[in-house]
Amino acid sequence: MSNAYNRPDQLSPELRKRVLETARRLGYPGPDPVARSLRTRKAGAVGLLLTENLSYAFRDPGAVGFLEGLALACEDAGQGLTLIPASPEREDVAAVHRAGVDGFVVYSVPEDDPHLAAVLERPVPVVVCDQPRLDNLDWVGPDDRKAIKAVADHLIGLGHRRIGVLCMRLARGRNDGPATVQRQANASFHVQKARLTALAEEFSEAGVDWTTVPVVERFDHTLNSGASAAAQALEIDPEITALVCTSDILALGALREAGNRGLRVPEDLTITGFDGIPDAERAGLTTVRQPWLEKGRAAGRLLLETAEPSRPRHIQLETQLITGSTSGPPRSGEEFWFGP
Amino acid sequence: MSNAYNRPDQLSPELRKRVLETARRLGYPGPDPVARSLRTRKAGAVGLLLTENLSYAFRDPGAVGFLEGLALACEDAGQGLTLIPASPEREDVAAVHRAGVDGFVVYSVPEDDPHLAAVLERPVPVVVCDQPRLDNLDWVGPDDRKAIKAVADHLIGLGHRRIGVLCMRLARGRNDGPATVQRQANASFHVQKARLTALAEEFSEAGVDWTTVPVVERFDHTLNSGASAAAQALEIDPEITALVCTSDILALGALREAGNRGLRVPEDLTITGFDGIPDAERAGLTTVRQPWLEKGRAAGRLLLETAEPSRPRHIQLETQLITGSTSGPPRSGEEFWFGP
DNA sequence: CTCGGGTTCTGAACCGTTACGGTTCCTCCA
DNA sequence: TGGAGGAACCGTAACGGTTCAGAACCCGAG
Repeated sequence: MSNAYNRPDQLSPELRKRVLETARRLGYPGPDPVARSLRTRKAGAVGLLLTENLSYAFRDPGAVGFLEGLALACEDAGQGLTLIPASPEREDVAAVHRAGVDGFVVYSVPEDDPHLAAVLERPVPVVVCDQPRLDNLDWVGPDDRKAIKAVADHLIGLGHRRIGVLCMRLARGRNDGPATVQRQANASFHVQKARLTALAEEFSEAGVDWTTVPVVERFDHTLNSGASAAAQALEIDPEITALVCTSDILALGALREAGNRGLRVPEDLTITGFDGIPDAERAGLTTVRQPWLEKGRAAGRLLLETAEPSRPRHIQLETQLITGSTSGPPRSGEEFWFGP
Repeated sequence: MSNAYNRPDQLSPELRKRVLETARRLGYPGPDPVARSLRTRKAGAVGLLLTENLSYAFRDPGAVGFLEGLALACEDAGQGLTLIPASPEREDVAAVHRAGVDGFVVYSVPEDDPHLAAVLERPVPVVVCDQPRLDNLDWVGPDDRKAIKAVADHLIGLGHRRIGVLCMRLARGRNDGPATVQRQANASFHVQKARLTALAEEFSEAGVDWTTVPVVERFDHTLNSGASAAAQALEIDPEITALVCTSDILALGALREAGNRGLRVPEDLTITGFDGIPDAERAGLTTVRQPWLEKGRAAGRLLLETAEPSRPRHIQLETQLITGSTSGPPRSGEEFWFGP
């Protein structure tokens, strides 16, 4: 029976024909994929875990690029790609247990997320991406610290010493407003934390007291969030000359807010982003470009390429500082000479 | 054993604890999802078939919106969403057979696609979307004909009688160039065909000889394609006063081309799109908005809501003509009075 | 005619779970 | 105290394939 479908060479053509014939007559719909998977121990699909509100994955152009790359890698290997339903609110870890997949890609999930823990319990390979490296797990990501330090150096070089920062959510709980140094240090979203601490290091080194820098956090990742966060930062310290944003979306929102306030960019206010999404390049934003598609593809390949080696592999992606038209020297020239 | 994990109420807490304890000691990783699926006859996931080059699904903002809606519906139901790896070149129908899913959503797949046939053979519910209705299958989609007729009426009302059309691929084979009436009629991509034939009907009724209308087809769905197609249409008939595009992407490309040629829009050339993607609204494009997210959500819900009723359900989505700043009366005012 | 070797075909075991029915044992009431 | 009624627990039979061992068969060589 099985042979008739899968091993045509193992039996005579005429028997095969006869088998298939009666199978059709009996209304047999072909081998059941689940039973096959059970026996062969292969599900033929990889799972993708992203605990963010699912909409995020589709609204953020970077995430969509990642998804595309991952999907392409899966397609190349003839594997399906299963989106695990893991809404942040519902703590429904069961979905992770129920997923019939041969491995997981975990993308930018907070470290303390129960879904992540559930994934790690499953006896299948896992690749984490845009997250801290975990023991014995393959890893893909950019060097966030280095990447944003390039932004910091760029701004410091231009003479900025009084800055504000706009960042995405730092932990699972909602906090729309200033983020204390404490909260920054305890952030459970690795990428945001890495960028903030690297910024803090670099600006501290340039003589800036980081505790005085307004860091405004937003839960939602939208243009509106960016705009309102920019407004809030400017309210906390109207003297800032540069607004460093940890994502392009926030930066584009800030750009809009600056326009509404009649602030010229970069003459009155420098704004930088992070990610290198198409809209950012169109807007001439100073930002860091990261290879989204490649990131997804690398994650997929890592998972699918017979991850035999017992020691984890790390793929670090190159990033590139894009100097656009939204960054320039600060308003009052004298600040340029404030540095050590 | 099973009860310890799934039916805590069926046994005493202390036995349950003991079972779980020894399970952990033996290194038991929890119930196997595939075996569970086999037994319960539920895979806990729905499959999505879109035969387009996968990248299309992630690069087209409309498709991304659809995907988001579908993913949301699945998440609400705690179901996974599996992207079936069905590249158009590789005729690897096996992927459809291997997919462990409880049903399929088929999105904008050409009627003669072997993957579609394979899906129909599987004994699971199927919802088709942006496709012709199939016997006994649930269906979701807009009224493409009515929607584009609104565009046609808008243009006819403005006085346009000499137009060009830009459309997406009509069949699986590549054809970058004019599409004959024959090819239009034989198109295997339902949506494109519906829009073209509806346009033909409407303009014919207004006295336009459709066989003289340049219809330029493009395989790739990009801004560049739109631009080059616009150029080609204008080359075939430099006298056209309006360019009707069957997608916003093509229209935005055409807009760019018009700009490059120094044509004012809409004074020298009217351009219309279709889909209502965010970029189009930003550009002020005259277009038809369709509820992408709702479309995906409806498809998902239809599939998941115990499709018991034996007769197929149809969900027709509302569309809306958005009159933007890219459509106006034709250049030479006299044409306005050519109508009956 | 018998034996060996190859091919084709058949049957049974196994994959890991859940559903189901049977058994035990405890409790409560007459 | 006997019996009814449950609750808790346990054993077993599918679910639908794949795989593999070995039976049956065929054919040519000794």
